[in-house]
Amino acid sequence: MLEPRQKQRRGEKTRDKILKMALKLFSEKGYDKVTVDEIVSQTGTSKGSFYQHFSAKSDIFLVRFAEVDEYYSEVYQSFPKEMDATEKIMIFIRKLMNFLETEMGKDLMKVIYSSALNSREHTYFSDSNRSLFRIIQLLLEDAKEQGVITTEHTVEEMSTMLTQSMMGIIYYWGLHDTKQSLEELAMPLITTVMRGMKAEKR
Amino acid sequence: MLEPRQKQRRGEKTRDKILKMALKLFSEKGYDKVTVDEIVSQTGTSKGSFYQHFSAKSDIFLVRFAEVDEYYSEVYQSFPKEMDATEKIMIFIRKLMNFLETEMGKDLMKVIYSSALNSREHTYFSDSNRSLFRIIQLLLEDAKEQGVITTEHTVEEMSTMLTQSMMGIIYYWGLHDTKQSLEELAMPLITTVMRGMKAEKR
DNA sequence: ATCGAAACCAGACTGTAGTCTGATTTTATT
DNA sequence: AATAAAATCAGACTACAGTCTGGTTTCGAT
Repeated sequence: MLEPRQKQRRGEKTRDKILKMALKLFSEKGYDKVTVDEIVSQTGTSKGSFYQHFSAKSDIFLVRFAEVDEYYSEVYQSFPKEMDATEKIMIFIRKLMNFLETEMGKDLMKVIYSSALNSREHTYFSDSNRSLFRIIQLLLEDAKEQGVITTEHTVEEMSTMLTQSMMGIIYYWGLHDTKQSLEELAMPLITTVMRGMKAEKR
Repeated sequence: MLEPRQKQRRGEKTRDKILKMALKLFSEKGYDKVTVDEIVSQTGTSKGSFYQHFSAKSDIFLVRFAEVDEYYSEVYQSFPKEMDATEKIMIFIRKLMNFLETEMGKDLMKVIYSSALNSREHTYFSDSNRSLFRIIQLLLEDAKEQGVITTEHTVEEMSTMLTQSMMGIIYYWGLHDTKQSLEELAMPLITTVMRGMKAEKR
């Protein structure tokens, strides 16, 4: 029997052990060089436990990816109210790209992007995108009010465009072994899209 | 012994049988409901044959995807020389999107996009993208000569942007169960990017 | 026609993610 | 405290992509 105060449920503890070990092994050997069997044997647990707490091997990354959400709102809230809305958007995306590259890493992003296409289970990525989508919408509403972008498209449409752009940038980055940082890879397209949204009807 | 004239190598025949059956089964039951075992048993061949001719299950789709390349140049060559370059680009992308949706299908595109992230073997997709990249470059050179786009970015950069955009659009489409066609999904972003490239420095 | 090399093929085997069953532990209810 | 329900866990088992070994057929050169 564990001490009652401060005690963690048995399950939580196991989940934690598995999660930590998995991330450690992934970072040491790379995602697909690590097997679930290895993870559970290293933690002295079992497959049963693993799949009790995670619905797939890639789920581990999904959990880690959850931090991105917090980061979104953190950055969002850090903007002074009166700041130029276009600039907010640019900075927001810039920081996001930077965060994804340095905190998440390419390996993780590839797994997420790949498994999102395969499983119906992985709603997390979609959810996360939804919340990204929402923040971008807020920023765009702002921009619209400030009158810095054209009203030719709806906010929803523009938000879709930016989401598509970001996905494309990240996907492209995942595909290529370039020395360019994700942020560098992103800026040309993002500025171009923003400019395109700003320009008047021709 | 087969008739000498018109005869097909034994291997070619087997490859063909496998390919046709695989595509048939994929379209009937969906890619991941079909196993390689099923394909080979239905064709009276074997795993050995399958992997003699294809390096992975997803290779089947890669073969099919090869048609896209032909389509690229076909469309490209169909443009009258004097046509407005921007318009050429728009039409090119439009047709491409349409082709991918109707001739390739979402299931196929998802498999391709997903496996491109996983395997080092699948150079085909990258090659194909390279050739797409090249055509877009040609179109952009054209546009630059005609003076309809800004020279702020290099052709290579702009080509990267368009590639990223298209990838993002397709990826987004693969992720969502929308009733919108791929072409509809693509147009807002593509026009915006093109406009952004056209606009003068602010 | 012969022979060696290369292409082709069969099917047993391997690796690994994910499932299933049933036991054990924890928690909530009375 | 007794007990029912739920959560947790172990590990054997399944499913399936991909590998390997070795045999067979075809082809090109002599």
